Amino acid sequence: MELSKNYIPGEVENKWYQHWIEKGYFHSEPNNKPAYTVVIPPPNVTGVLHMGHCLNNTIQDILVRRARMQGMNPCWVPGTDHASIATEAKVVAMLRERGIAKSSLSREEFLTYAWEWKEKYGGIILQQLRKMGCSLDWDRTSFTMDPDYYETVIKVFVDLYNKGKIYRGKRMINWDVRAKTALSDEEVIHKEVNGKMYHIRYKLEIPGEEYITIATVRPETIFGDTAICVHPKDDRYKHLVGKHAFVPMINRRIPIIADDYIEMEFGTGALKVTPAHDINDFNLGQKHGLDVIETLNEDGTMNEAAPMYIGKDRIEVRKIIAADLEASGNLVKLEDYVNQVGFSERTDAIVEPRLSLQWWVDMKQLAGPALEAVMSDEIQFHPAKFKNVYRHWMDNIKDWCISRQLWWGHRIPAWYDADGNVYVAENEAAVNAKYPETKGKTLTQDADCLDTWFSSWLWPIEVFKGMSNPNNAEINYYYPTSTLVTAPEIIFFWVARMIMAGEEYMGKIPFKDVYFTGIVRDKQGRKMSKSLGNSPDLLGLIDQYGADAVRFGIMIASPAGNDLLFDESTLEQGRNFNSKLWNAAKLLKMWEPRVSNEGKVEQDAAFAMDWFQAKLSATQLEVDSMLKEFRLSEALKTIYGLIWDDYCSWYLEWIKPGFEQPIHADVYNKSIEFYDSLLQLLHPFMPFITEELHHALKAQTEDLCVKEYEAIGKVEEAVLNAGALLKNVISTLRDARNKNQIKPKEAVELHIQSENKAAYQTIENILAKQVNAKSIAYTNAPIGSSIVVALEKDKFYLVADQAIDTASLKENLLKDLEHQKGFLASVEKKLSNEKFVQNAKPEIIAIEQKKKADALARIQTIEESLAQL
RNA sequence: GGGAGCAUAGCUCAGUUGGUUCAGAGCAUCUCGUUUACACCGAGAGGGUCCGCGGUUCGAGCCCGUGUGCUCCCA
Repeated sequence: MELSKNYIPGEVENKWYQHWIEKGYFHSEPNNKPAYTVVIPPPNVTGVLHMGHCLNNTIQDILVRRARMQGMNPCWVPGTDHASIATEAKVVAMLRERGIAKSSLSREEFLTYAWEWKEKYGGIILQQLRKMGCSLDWDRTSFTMDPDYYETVIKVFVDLYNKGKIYRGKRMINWDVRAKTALSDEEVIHKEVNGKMYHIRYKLEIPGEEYITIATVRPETIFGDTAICVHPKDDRYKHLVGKHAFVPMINRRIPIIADDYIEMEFGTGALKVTPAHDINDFNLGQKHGLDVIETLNEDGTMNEAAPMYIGKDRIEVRKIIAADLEASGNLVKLEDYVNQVGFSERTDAIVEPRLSLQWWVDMKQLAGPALEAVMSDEIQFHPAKFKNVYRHWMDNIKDWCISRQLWWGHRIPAWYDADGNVYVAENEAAVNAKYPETKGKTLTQDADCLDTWFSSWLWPIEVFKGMSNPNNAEINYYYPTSTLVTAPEIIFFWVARMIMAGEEYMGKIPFKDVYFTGIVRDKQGRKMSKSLGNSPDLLGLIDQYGADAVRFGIMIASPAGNDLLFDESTLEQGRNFNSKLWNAAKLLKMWEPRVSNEGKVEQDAAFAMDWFQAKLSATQLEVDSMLKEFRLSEALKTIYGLIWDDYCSWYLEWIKPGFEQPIHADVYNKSIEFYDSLLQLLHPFMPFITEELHHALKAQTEDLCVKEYEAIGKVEEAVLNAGALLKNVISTLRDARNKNQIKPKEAVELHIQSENKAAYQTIENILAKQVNAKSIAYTNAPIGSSIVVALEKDKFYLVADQAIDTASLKENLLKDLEHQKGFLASVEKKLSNEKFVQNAKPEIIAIEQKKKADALARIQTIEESLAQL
């Protein structure tokens, strides 16, 4: 097979992906091999591929492909999440464009549109993952609203309700005024916002004392005030506790209470208490038995509690109320103030704390085993620092608000009778069976849907139908899954809850390792976002550089556990690496016609092969241990260096035959074999080009994709060291040539003065080729008018045609000498320190003594060389 | 306000139990080079007060304290 001049990724990628699919390599069925199971973090059904997905899925594919080549039975399950709020918002927007208002539709009509939308636009992202080479088992594609999945979610709700772990209650929730739905705490994004601090005075019901002044950033909430609170030890206000004041503008009488929750230094030290609109105030109100007065409608406008502002938006009111307060003389002052404001993750609306009747999961009971699983390392987090974050959250866990005022999702299986009694069961018939008193009554189902995460927390179980068809062969084989790869942002949303669901319903953890990827940022460290426009078009990049180069670029820049600063230059590096791989293969193929069986393998080539074998084995071991520790980026760097430097720059040059000379068959075959091992090592990272070259090198019976790794050979340390010495000699001599401005083309005479002559004789040809020596001789005495190079105990003399720059030579030697003497001095100082000799471990002392001996020998060599100049 | 983490070359990062010549890698930079795989290349070089201060130790990039700066999470 002839190789084209350059590597063209596009064709190759399509060809091989197609081939792999046709062969069914990505499909898994339970068998007698060990399972390696990965479930994809299901992207939103509305999603399109972005850099975060690219990183995340590349990592998963690396792990999965490696497992496949290790002879395991990998199963990587794809799928999508119905993403209730995000999808409903898209559908509502689509309907609006068509001139249809959601409010004009029945639930069923709306859902018909939603499903249509899902079928048409949903899951684009799954197509895009194919472009990246992801080896997903497409036959297992799942969706969180598949019929069995839907049923399971409902079943879980009913089960938790029956166990008393789900309840309905009026509580303070985060209200999204735009989507008109409750949000969980995790769906609220806190941002710093420049606002004002309003100092407002309340008239006191005490003769002689006129006002008390409070400070607030939300003056529009004064209509919901039911108390003013001060610190019990605050001398300024002590005498007011138990008295009353009047809310400005409406003159409602409210008590002044004391609680040590108050920070005396903050604001004026007096806090207005609005239990209906602030969680802390709510708690304070509960404690002190205060009234709760709601002032907002569900769309964020003011209600009757604020008579002069009815129907106006609360943000609008905040602006105008200052003037009104000022007019009535109640505004004391205004100051600039930066505070944290909660925004809806989905609609970006300012979230309002609001009292509301919602469904909740009691998390305290579920958290126990889930915390234990991680703290005991039954589930390992990578990097482990996230254990702390996890523990902190689990220790302070709050109940989970799971109802959403949406239609797209799993409808809550609760029915109400005319009197408002609640009945929970899978369906109306089940309700009738379970609660005989409901027979004949008209029941209405709860209109709300469940939080998206209430379905995703079952993902590792239900993709194998572990709940809808318990104990089936697949769930027993694939569960618990092996590794979860996800973003740290959803450690609470998803990871923690999957662990809870796993413990609750399988009695087992859902996965053994969790690898948290970093966040993809741009070069300047900014998070990638649509609004900043700093998110590159991934498919465009794949077109431009090739999928392998993109995978390489994103992985090489992605240190374990850290954020990734995305820069296109690493993609270029990836593309260049493609070229390097391609060209090395071209070189090997060029030799193919010149392969000869005659004679024996020359000793130089034999040395090179022994050395590379040792280097390869050593690196394979290194990569193995790095991957076990999920240090993927380092593993890739190591492989990159092995291929580019050790194989291409050193090994191939060492065995390269002279111009139009034959190459011994043993050497050629071994080189091909080495190269194939390198391709195999690299394959999980760059699947396409490696598969292509694997087949281009020679006729293969097996695709690389499914070729199992062979056992790693023994590492011959001595050979490894001999290779390192050779590289060192070559580099040093090349440096000497460079420094003495010997033209690359000019061949020199090389004289070697060494006690270890035999070692150099074996590799004479390599040495001559690599330092461009026309002759190599051995000597016991210095060679006159030559460039002297000292390396460890050996000396090298280069004889060139041109005059030698003795001065610079001398300078270099003197510099080296000085360094060696300084080093010797420090070693001697250490060795003469009695405390060191007494306390240090014997092996450390032996090392120091060897250092001393080496330094002395080295100094002698340098001094001898200097004497000759 | 509470918690976690980070600070090593121009940039992005390794550096394991404190002890090999330990101060490293890749990229970037500079010099030289177009010898039939590759200029998307080759050969070589320069570049760091390991954030500041104090401590423990025979010995600290690594351990402890403290200061400064930055990031993230939670409220």
